[in-house]
Amino acid sequence: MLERQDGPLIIQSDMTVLLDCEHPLSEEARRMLILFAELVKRPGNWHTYKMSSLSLWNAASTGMDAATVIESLRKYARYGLPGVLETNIRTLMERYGELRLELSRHCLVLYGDDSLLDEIAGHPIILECLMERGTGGSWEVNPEYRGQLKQELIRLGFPVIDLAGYHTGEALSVSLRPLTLSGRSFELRDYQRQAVDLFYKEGTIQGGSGVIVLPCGAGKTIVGIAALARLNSATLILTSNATSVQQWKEELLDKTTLQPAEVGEYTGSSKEVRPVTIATYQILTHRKSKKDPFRHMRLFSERDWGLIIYDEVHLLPAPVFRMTADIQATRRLGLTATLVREDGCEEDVFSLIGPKQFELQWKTVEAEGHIASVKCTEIRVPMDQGISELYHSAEKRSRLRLAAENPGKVPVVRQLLERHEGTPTLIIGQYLDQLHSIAESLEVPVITGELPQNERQSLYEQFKSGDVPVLAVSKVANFAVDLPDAAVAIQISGSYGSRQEEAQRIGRILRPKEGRNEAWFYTIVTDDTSETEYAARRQMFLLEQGYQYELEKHQ
DNA sequence: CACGACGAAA
DNA sequence: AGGAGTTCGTCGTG
Repeated sequence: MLERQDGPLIIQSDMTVLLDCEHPLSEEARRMLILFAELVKRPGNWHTYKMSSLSLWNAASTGMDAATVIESLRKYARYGLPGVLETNIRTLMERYGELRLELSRHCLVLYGDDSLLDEIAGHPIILECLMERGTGGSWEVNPEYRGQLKQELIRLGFPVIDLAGYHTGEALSVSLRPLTLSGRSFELRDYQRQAVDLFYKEGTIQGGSGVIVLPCGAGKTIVGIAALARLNSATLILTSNATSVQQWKEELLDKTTLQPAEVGEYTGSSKEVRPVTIATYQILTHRKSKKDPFRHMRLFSERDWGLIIYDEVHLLPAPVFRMTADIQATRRLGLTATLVREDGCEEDVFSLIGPKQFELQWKTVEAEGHIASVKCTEIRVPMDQGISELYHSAEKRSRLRLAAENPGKVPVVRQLLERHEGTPTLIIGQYLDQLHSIAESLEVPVITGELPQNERQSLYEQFKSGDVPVLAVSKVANFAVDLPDAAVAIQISGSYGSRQEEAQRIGRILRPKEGRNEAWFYTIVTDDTSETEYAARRQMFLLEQGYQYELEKHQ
């Protein structure tokens, strides 16, 4: 069974794959692996990837088949492939496509082998969505349950390809401007055009719903705008916060022929419903108290939308999924920098928004120079003498906080500031006490939630102009779209193991730089404490994207 | 009416 | 599990 002795991958029958990072072919193997597997652990130089049904189906949806997966694994395997695993991959991947939803004489019909239809109909919850059984492997579906059916089937392990099509929606004439309002020439980048092409091909039934994955700074908004301009229909754009609503609006007016009167903001302060309407997830899910109805969900039916754009689809809240299940005949475009959610609703994204249509690796965009090249370093510092005793006698819960707020981090930050003097730098932390004390000893201004908007704005300005070279920021930095770009980020603490947060924070320094296009990300953690474990989890997403963290130990 | 402050929600 | 932040709607004030 030993076919080859020198590959970087050890492939195990439980669908996990170990990648030897020391191996000369490890980078090549990693690039192949992430097309259909996810990074789950990274102890030292062995990274553990796992293939799941969802990661395999997402691969299948972008056109990959089981034979290709198996072939690529075999190519890099150290000890060959366990037979069970091959069968597993085949079985799972072949499921993608076994069930199809199609429109047949104005009826929604589920097609599949009769035996398979028998099997799924054994589940009462599925049976509820079905109507009349047809002949030759077909079963009529209650169109109201198009979403629920897909959602439940994927939970049972059966992905459905939805070819039932979409309604066109209210027509709206829009096109992209070759010259923006601000006078710059504007053209889609190749990958942006490619993404839109995959999302919507005129005259075909395929596409029209799905997710496009692009790194921060790679122009997700532009892809959304281009999709809108391609479809030429009324569009609802849902996004994560108020600043982002404004940004979408500015971009739409700047880069398309849409007039101000055609673009509406639906937020707390204004409730405009226009041919293109931009709303926050928050307003959709707002209610006075639990048990009250969601009063703003009717926005979904307020107009005949031909397209709904879900910006930052990894943040989409559960009630919006429920609503989305009911509008499966409307085209849906999800945009995100990561398919990873911290709440495990990836399956719902797949079944209700749609499968992944396009993904661009961060490293690829970096190689093309559209984002800065980031050097990541994890710095381990020992526990400060003063609090060491406190730490050891503390409850498990407060330990993490003590480790995170370790005063021993301060001199390290000071060193880093000296090393990068003259480069715009952000110090990012999770605890207000820690931020205030560190900012005080380094004589650096701090931005937290309690600082009024206008004062934030003025600090942003000074930071942008270079008058203030270093800024300490709290969680406000995670979503503040208007925070200027920096070249160095120093993370002194973060929230538990949030992979998303780490990605967001690195996103802060990704904008292309003059000259060598370099940026630096430092994360400072206290050695020999649980903080190192959380740090490891946080780094997972970026490791998956091909970033490497250098480890630096301080005594 | 425009605003700022406040509590609730997720 | 927990800390920080945002947003919405309401209510009071000028």
